[in-house]
Amino acid sequence: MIVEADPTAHAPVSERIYLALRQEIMRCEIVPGTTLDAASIASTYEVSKTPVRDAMQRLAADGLVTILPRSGYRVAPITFQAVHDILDMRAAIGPHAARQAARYATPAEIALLRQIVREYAAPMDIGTMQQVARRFHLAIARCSRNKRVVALSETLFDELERLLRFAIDFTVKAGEHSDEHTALVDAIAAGDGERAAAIEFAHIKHSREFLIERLMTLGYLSASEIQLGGTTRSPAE
Amino acid sequence: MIVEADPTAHAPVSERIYLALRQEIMRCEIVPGTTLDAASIASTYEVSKTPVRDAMQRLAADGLVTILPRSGYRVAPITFQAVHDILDMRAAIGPHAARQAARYATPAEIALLRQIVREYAAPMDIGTMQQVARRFHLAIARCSRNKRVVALSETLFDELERLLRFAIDFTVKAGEHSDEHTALVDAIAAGDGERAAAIEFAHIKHSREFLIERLMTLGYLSASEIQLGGTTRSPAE
DNA sequence: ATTTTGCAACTGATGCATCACATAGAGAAA
DNA sequence: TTTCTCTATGTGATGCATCAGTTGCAAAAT
Repeated sequence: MIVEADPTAHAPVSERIYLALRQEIMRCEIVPGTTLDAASIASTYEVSKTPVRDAMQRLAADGLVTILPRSGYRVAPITFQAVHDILDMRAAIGPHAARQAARYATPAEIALLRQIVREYAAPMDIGTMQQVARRFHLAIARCSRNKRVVALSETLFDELERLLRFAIDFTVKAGEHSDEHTALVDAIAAGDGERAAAIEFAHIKHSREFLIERLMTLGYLSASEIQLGGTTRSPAE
Repeated sequence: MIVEADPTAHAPVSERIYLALRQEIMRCEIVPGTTLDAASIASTYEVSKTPVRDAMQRLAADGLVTILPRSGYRVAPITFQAVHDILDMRAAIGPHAARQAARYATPAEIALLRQIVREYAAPMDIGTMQQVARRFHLAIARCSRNKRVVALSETLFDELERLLRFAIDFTVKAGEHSDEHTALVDAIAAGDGERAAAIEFAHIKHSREFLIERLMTLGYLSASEIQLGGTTRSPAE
């Protein structure tokens, strides 16, 4: 029997479609609010509609697309409500993760955190800084010993990255958050959960205000409930 | 083919299957750790395997079933890790929701909360008390003005209810938490977010300790990572 | 006569069913 | 114990029915 060494043998096709679509949506290569065509996606990736359907179910569970029954799949538009919800959810999860990390973190994990913090010293663009920040906060989440917190943090960071890509061109120079992060790791290392939670809360509050202000100055957010990338906004092509 | 006047005609079949399976899993009518047979489920509900697959994808996204590729669907076993994660997640979300509720709650919403608290006065079994508590905390979550918090709280309550059904026979007499709830509503009404968050945190901590102790005394949880309803435990038939 | 409104038919896509295949896991045999 | 086979089950492909959105025509009102 001929068994070829297929690297994708253990990965279902639906997984491939899911990851591909997820990446496209995350990077805003698909304009928020666009209605997707399952058949064309299937033909593009040279698969049938079935794995596309599975991928859509998963994307809908992630909140990245909304399924309109018998009508179509629509990538989630960026609304003021969504921005508020994501940042507010981070404000709930982040401090709690920091607090738990102060309880459970091992010396090895603390060392990892310090190593990530040191990476902030090097100059970098905001894109890689976002990646470093992601790794930093996810490392803290892992210290919380709660898999759900880790998973939720991952999706929140993904969606936050999507917001940033949509709203901000990556030429903005990176701010200096290294001090905040050092203080946070110190609090975790000292086992001071309340201080760690407070620092994380303030950190998220700062980034929240930064992002909101940035969005408003760019004109993407006006008074209250302006919908971004929805039907009221045509693709800027 | 005879097409009868189906009242659920406008609801997708996969939705029906999803809700049915979800309810069965929640009520522990399906023993945790059981491997599901998609074909038999399809024949039971007189549908094909396709909507069953969609339902499985959604249930997997909810964390209620784990998909073993090319092998089977397994309803999530109840592990110590799962219990910890759910209760810890509640400890993260609940106080935050209470804090935000103190900021945003309208007089009408506070009146609703007080009405729900009054329902605690009547004697009730632990099952209906759980339902009242669910409505109470979800009402607070809705005051937070964060749809994600509401959705997450719903799933957490669902899974918590599943744990309770699994571990506790419902003859346990209801505790008296009415005073705690009254104090919580008062704090929200007064706009004291920190006090509301502290009360909610303590409340969740109490219920967490109660549930953990209950599980351990019943022998479901031993030292640390005993898996409930998994492969190590055969269905009690 | 023109415009507007309402209905009906058409088109296109989604969702479900059926079929085909590959794989994992169990069981038997060596 | 190891390996091979067989069965059962998930996974992907395809065809078809159903439904939503649209367009065009007709009729009525101005």
